[in-house]
Amino acid sequence: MSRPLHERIRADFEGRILGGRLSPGDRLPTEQQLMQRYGCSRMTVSKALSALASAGLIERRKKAGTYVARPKLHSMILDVPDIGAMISERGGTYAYQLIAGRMRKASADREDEVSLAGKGELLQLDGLHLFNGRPLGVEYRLVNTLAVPEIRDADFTSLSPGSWLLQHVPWTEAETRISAVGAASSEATLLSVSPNTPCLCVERRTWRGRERITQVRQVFLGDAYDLTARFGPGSAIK
Amino acid sequence: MSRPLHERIRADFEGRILGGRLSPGDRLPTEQQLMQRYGCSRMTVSKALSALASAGLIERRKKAGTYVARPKLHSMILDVPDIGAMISERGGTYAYQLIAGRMRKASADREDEVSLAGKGELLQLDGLHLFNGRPLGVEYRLVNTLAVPEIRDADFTSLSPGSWLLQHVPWTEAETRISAVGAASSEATLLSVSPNTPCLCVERRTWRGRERITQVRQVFLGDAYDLTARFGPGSAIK
DNA sequence: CAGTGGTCTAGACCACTGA
DNA sequence: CAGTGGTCTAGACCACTGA
Repeated sequence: MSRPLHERIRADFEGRILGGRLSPGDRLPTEQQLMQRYGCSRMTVSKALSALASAGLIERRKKAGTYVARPKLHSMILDVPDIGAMISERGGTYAYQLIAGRMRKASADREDEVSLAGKGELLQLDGLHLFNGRPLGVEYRLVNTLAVPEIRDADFTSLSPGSWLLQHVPWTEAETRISAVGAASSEATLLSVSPNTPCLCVERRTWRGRERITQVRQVFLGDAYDLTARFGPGSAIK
Repeated sequence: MSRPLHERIRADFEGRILGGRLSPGDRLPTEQQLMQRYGCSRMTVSKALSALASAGLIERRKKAGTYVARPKLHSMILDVPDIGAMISERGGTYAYQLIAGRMRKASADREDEVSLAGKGELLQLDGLHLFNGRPLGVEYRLVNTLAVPEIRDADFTSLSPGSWLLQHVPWTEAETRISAVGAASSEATLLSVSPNTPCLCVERRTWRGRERITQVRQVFLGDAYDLTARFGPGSAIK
């Protein structure tokens, strides 16, 4: 019983809601009633209910009371695997192979490149992700060298720029777009498949505060790579 | 200034961290110091810092103090759009068209079907999602009729089972797998494209508590449908 | 062993809003 | 206008853990 009381109150109602003993729309007891039932102060009850409310399990309205919420299908948690770590878990070997790396200016007609580069130059790093020696995906990456000047000194011949960036430049925001594309002919050659083979395309842009750090486009073989997302209230999400 | 004080303290430090004025590893003032700085009680400070901690922006350790956390790339928020709503937003028209609907038993050799059906029968609903009258994707759905007996009375000729289920059977957990596939020949015919055209495949299974509700496989035209995911600390995620 | 955060109390005043 | 949740205070005791 060492678990805090507010945690136990929270878990209590979480269990009743998930188990269906409380259904969406049902009213929960008032804070006053819960104080009596659990023999505690109002702050403790409030902490438990606030946690449930921020997890989206309940809705609280003044005067009206507290009600079980209707789950909403608006967002889920997407696992963004570190490719190397994921492959290692499955007992395979992972490698990165640089295809082309160079400093260059942003293309004036590419708005995304211009806003990424700012007043500096871009580091372009194109490479291949390999799974057990076989190509898994192509990666096209651009890095804002004004934001990350020390990246000029790193050697990416066989080091994945994604891993390096994760360790050296913690970002605070990211946006990912996921789509299905057919392999372009150059990609098909690199991946040893026929052109137009279905591939999962992951495009990501990351920020540190308001500063753009990097953007990347990855094209993975559709039959070798996928993503999973989960949804669940509160602690069930883990 | 009607915003609560704990919100303002929270927003204050959130801004400093996102703006880079506080970096990962930096130490925040102690609760005692913050009480003095903001002229408030310790509970108010604690509420602000707890919110930042649960958003992953800071880490708190007894005796050692409170520190700015290093952002982790383990998960992002994935928007799971309601197809109809999404299309309406873009000013298009959405329609669902049933291809085949029938009651049947689970295939004994399909473990997922057996566990979904339990001791009852499955309702199979195959249909087409249409965008401005043109096929956008194929959907293959199975529903556990023991969990949702009232679904036998619904008419899905032109009503999307996904929308019906959302309104009638709020689920509490879901798991989604996203991959790229080539359109099978039957799918290619339905979608009016060539076989093996790259498509985004979304497979989802949902639960209410421990009870399986439905599972669905959706195959969308790759050039007409994509998903986005975002990551950001706390309120920035909205 | 002392500093720090984690939890909890027993009050208080207030804002909102549905009966 | 009365019930309900939102916020806040000024204390208290404790658990953890790094100096």
